[in-house]
Amino acid sequence: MTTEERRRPDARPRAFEEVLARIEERIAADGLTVGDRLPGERQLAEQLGVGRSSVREALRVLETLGVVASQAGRGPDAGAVLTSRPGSALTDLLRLHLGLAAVSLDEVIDTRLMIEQLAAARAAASADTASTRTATAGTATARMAEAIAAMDAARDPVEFVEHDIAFHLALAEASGNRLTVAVMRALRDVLRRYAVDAVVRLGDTGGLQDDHRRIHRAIEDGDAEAAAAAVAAHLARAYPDSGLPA
Amino acid sequence: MTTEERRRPDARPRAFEEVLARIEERIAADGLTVGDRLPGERQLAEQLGVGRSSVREALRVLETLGVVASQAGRGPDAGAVLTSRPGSALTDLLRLHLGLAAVSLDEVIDTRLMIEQLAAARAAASADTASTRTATAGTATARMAEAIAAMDAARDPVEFVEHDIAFHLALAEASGNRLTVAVMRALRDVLRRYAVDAVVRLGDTGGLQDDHRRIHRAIEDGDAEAAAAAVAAHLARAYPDSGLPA
DNA sequence: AGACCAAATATGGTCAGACCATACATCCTG
DNA sequence: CAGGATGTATGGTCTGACCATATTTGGTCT
Repeated sequence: MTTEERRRPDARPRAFEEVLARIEERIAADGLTVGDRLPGERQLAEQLGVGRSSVREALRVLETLGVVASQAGRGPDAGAVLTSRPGSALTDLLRLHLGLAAVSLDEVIDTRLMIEQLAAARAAASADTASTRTATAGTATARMAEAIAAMDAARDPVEFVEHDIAFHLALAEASGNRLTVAVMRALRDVLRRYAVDAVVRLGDTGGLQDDHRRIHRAIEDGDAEAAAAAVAAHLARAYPDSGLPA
Repeated sequence: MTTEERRRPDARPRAFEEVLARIEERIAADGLTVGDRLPGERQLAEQLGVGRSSVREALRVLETLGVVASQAGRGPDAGAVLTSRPGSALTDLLRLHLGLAAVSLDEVIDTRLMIEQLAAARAAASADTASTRTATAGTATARMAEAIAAMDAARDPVEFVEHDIAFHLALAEASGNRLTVAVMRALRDVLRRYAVDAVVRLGDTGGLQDDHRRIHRAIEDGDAEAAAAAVAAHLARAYPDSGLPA
């Protein structure tokens, strides 16, 4: 089990890794934040004493991680700008490792279950304590209701799944945790294709909609246990072949 | 809220993105898996009709996502080899977005709570159903006990936290879900520094160890509710200033 | 035959320079 | 003052060269 760390155990750092470290230092030291610009590639290369290609590799890494976005041209929006889009990185990560069979579909679905169960339970609990909450939960349940209506009106599985994703994303957002929402979004992005298959296989979306209404009602009623149970039942119905517990 | 997707909305794909897509296609089409090698950079460049620098940027992205590892030299282990190490990607992702204040420490701790609570509850439930389980749960509780003993013997906060991480990782592994474990590992990697601070601030590790023993016992007793509650109490003690619910 | 050492070679790592594409900035003209 | 032509900063890409590393190959000595 411990065959890890076989590659590049020590080895002196590559130029682009040094660049990466320096940029991260600079972000922390200068208190840079979303919207701020990094120096141009040529300027960075000169400042750090490396070739421009090494700078570009470092920027590519940061772009992959959703931390910078590059834009050619001139003006205030050009160059490498700090952003914060962890979503696509998470999605790419999941999709690729799924493709390598290093993560199974069951595990993805299972992780989704964990997050969604707890998010539903929390949403129910916070509905209980009235509107002291930041209203996040309130608008979330409203969006869930909208999504249910949209699913009723959907004319094909693809459209249905789009609104289904919106429903479950709203559920995750009730947690008020951006990190959890980002993970949830990545999970759903990767599952989109399989969700469409599942809807086609089921043929009828009535059962799924019953589940959705049950989840929504449990949250509004402030019944955490029922909400969690409804989520579990829903996923078991949508993915009957996965090795979900219970 | 919808200022997203402002950058590169259409634009023709960059060369390295094309390379990325082709490599991913090839992985799927040829059924490549962990351990297989990709063609050399020069060869890929020629095959795909792009410059070597574009190939290198694509490989850098894949390396960032933990999908390939490159090694210079000659022989079966040289070149770009497919791997599956989502861990460092998740850690880098979290650390950088935390640095940009796009994710808060509270959210990281809160996500950890969600995962760990459910993992503990499941571990307890599977302990109940005897040894029909794949023994994952069994060895996990054993490793938890070892970690508790090691924490008792720890001589400084850094050492204590190392074993604390081992304890909580073992807990996550009881879920049998590699994806969850990878996320948990990233969360703990990022939290390491703050965990040491927390231990120093508390001064005494007795309370934390009481919590650990309570969690361990609840799992062995098969009491899912008690296990989840013990996890929540433990995190509330370790991070009293975070906005954890309850 | 075997052991050891030296050269060849394949592979990634890095740099320099050139040129293209893009999009704003600037300036000139009517 | 409006509008178009030109300038320029910025990322995107390619080529070619050279370095660093590690295995393979082959020769030489014992």
